Amino acid sequence: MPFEDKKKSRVTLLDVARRANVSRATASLVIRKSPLVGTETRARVEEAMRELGYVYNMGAARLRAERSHTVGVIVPNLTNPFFAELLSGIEAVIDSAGMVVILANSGDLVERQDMVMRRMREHGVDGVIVCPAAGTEPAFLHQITEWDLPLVQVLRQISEEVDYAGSDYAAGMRQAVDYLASLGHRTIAFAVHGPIHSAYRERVEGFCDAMQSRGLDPNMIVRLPNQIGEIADAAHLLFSEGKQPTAVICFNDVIALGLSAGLYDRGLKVGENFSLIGFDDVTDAEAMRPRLTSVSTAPVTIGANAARLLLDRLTDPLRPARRVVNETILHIRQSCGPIAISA
Amino acid sequence: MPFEDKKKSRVTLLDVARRANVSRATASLVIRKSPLVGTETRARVEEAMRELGYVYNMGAARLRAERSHTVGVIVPNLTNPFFAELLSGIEAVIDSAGMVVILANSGDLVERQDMVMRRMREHGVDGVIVCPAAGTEPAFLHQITEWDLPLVQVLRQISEEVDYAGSDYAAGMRQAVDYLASLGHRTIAFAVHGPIHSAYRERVEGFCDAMQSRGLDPNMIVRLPNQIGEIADAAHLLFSEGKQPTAVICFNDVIALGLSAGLYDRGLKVGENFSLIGFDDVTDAEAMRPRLTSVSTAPVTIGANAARLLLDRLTDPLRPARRVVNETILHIRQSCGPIAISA
DNA sequence: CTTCGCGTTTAGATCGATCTAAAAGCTTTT
DNA sequence: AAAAGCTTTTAGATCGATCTAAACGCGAAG
Repeated sequence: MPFEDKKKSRVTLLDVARRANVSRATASLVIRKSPLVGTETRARVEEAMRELGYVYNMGAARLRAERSHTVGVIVPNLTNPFFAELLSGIEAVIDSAGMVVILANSGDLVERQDMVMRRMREHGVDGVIVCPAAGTEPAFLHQITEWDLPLVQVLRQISEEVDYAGSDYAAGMRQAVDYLASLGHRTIAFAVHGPIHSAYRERVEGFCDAMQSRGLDPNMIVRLPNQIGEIADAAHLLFSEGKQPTAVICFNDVIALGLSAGLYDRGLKVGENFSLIGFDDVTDAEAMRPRLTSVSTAPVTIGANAARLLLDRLTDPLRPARRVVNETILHIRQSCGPIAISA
Repeated sequence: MPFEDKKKSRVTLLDVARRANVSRATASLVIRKSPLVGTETRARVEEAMRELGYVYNMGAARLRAERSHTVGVIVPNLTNPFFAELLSGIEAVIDSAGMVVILANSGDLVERQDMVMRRMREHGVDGVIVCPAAGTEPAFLHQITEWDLPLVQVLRQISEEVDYAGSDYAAGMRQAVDYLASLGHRTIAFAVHGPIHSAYRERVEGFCDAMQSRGLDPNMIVRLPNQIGEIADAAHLLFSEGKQPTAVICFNDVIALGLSAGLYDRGLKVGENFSLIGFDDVTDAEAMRPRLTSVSTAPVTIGANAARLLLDRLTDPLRPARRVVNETILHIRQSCGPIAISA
């Protein structure tokens, strides 16, 4: 560390300029790596910056240049590992573009979502990636674009006119149904929970379509508690009203984990006399016993896609809205088996 | 939405002032809720703000006022649900203080940590909460405080002279060892993985101390792979070199989940003829079968504590460093049992 | 009538960068 | 030698708020 003036206030571009015997303007060109400035001068300025321990003041720059190098990210729930992975994918891409992520949690509540969106505007983010809270109106998103704030919706699609990154949930459901059908299952339940939003509806519709196109009854949709600890004890709901499913597809891996436990408690052997398919394929799937067969939606990839969509839109705000929907992959492990002959 | 000038550039405080027939200065006092301004005037200004759809420009304010209402958070790994919960606790407290979180991922690499810390400084954060990457030198943290940047270390303690929020890992280990000992276990392994840092050392030392103070051999420390999928297949390492532990304490719940599967694969019945204790007590613990007994470190609480420490320091930068160490709780479920008589 | 005090309002400088348009150097033409 | 054409550098205005110190209006005190 070379000698610095600690007691004095922060060192500014003007200080650097003086030390290097150039003007403020020239120094500014150097930091921004403009090709205009001469090689020798550039070296002198960079040397001065190092000597003085200069740090760029983004805030001042943003005021003039109208770019904050900042991206807002709004998610409905941070504690869910799925969103954590999503966030990780977003952060990686945004970071490598030299920008930073401003994070906010909407708690899946539209009022809080309004709040944090206002805050993001005040902080002057260059754009926003939002997983819209359940119940979000298209008007909310249109409002944002009318503010000229670049926007990407992720995971949940509210408006056709706004960029979207997600996964092909319906196709994923079809993969799950097809796989179970190929094993001989004909009575298949669908276990759901959580708030109702587009991703929810896509999965439900995907399930129903896939079942119907095979002539199977799509009406065994069972709603389970949201709390992970309560799911296991609700496993009996699968068999209420005299239904006898031989397999269940889960809305996500959290449910699959809970039901796996609940079915075990009831003496059923998952993968032998009962089949279970998860959705999302989070890291735990591999560590469960039996290993969970799950439809992989690759949250990190979705996050990265969303971030790239936003970066593209930043460079061209007028480009028409795009959808980036990545393919799901059925990851077959051990939690499904052929239908038991006896049943 | 009242009539706005969409095509024109953003509406500024001066516009508001003009509309309300006051000066820029008065309008400024109104937004900042100063008691100086008259009731009637305040109402008129607020009305004008509403009519024009004014949004506060934090960037401009920060430049003058030297406060950005922004807090940097640096974590080593976002995909780990433990850090996601930690982040959630931080975000909630920071948000309710009217500030926002700027997020960065160090990937547990000191070079990247340097990078992102620089970026945070450039963005003018008011303070930083950092879970230091493995191998972080105390000098790194001291450097930050010399920059007059309020700082809190979370989960991992590098320097005594900097605020710290964490959990009493050593006490947690003692709880685990005591519990197993009370069930009659005498040969207890400790399964670890991951990078070496203060939290790692605290747990190892806590384990060794607790074992020794009961006259038990503390040398059965077994290192497992970092990848969750590989942990199960490494369960045999517990029994290498002819050792015959009857119980294992895990460094975290990720290992516990993996080992639970691996032990199952080897035909051992966890909770009956083998005992398993996790550490952290993440949400999955409840959903495992058998339900995982785990030492709860309450990541959300730690995060909230860290955020509060930072807010306190923001208001009083000279206050001496504090440590907020929250108590662990042994959450007893089903994965431990009395030592098998036959053994 | 002037002075003082008090609550309210304001003009003008300021924060630290960027941007524009023009100037200063330098070489090459005419 | 002057003009033209480069490349490189610069002065000064500017972004939108905050801060300081002074002014203003008005009733009470001297």
